[in-house]
Amino acid sequence: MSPTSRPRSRIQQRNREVILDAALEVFSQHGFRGATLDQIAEVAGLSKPNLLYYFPSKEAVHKALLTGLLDTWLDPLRAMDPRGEPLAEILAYVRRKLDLARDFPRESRLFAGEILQGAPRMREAIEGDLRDLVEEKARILTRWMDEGRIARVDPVHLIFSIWALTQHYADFDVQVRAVLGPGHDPFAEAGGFLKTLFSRLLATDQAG
Amino acid sequence: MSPTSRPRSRIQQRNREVILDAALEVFSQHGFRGATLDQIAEVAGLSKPNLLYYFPSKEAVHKALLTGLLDTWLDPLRAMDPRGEPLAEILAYVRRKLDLARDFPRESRLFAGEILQGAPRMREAIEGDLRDLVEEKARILTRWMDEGRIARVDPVHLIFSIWALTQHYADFDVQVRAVLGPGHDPFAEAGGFLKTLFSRLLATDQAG
DNA sequence: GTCTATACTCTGATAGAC
DNA sequence: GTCTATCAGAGTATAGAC
Repeated sequence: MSPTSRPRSRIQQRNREVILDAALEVFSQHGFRGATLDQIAEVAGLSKPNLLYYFPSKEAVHKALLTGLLDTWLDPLRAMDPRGEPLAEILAYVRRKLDLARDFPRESRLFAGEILQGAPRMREAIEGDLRDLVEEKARILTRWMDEGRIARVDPVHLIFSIWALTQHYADFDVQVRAVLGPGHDPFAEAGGFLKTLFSRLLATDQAG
Repeated sequence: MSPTSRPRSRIQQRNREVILDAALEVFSQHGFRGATLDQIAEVAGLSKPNLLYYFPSKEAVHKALLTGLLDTWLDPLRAMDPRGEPLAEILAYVRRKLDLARDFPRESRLFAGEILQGAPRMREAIEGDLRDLVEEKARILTRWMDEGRIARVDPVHLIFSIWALTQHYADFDVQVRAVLGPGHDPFAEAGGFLKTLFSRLLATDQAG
């Protein structure tokens, strides 16, 4: 039974997980080309040939890592409920996205690095699933604006702004911490700041 | 006369520029470790040994590229005038930063990649110049808030939000374009969106 | 399933002719 | 100043023993 076909033994399952975790560590820090199998094998505590027993190539490890990541990454947006109270739904989405960035910074950086490099290994996913989901949720946001339940603003750029602001704290972590200095909890402060920002942006009792 | 000491001949000056431009292209797309001298030399239209005649090592090329980049990158913030009208000054800063992202996307991505990877070659600069400048400008923002000329919000996170939102359009360009689809001008739309966002965030006639 | 040994390619850098 | 030739080391991947 080849290791890439199911079912897998406990030890195979376990080793695949160990390898993927190590690969996440290395790929997120150096990008695809900058990462080496030597490094991944060392972090995983395996020999390089043994690593290549579980995955046929470097490319395959990277692909396995990305597969499913986009899904996880979009879950918070998927969960935005058209039947909920608009502002509360949006703030809850921001909260979930920020929690994701805080709890899975390596995943966030892997994703960011991939996009930064032109998304050579994610193109179709981005132009397919991602685009479709944004379109669907943008329609919901537009309806809420039409109904006067939140202030009017470009719905797609609203979603972009949520992505940009939440991921900034994971992806630019070292810069954020360097500027804030010690004794700060960036994600806690971000939570309060972003709640204020989106509340004011979307409040219906705008002066202008 | 060594090529790394001044003065340089016209041809030396010219070749250094060609190399640095090629290096920007390659480093911004693959990161430091993922970039190769072969690639840089090819883009520059030079042989690899010739490239290494102008710069002693790969590291030196990268360093030359980063040196000065941070300065350029911080210029828009530096130009925020404490004697100006607060909201106009902040919106003008957002505008300048967005223009920079639009006109120098490769520089933006080079910078982003470096931070993403833990800023191994920019640590001191970030903890020094960058931090000092942010502190200085945060004091100005705080004073404006104390005087009731803009709404109160964490000034450092306000600066973070400007960085995050403007750079998002350069760094995640492929994602932005994939989601928007053809027939859009991301930076033009971002200009309007961000003006609205920061105007509402900082308006003094808040309801709450 | 895991290891040692190794094939073969790429990469950063140098030597030396012109 | 620029080139060809080349080196040592690192890189991906495979063969084959155990």
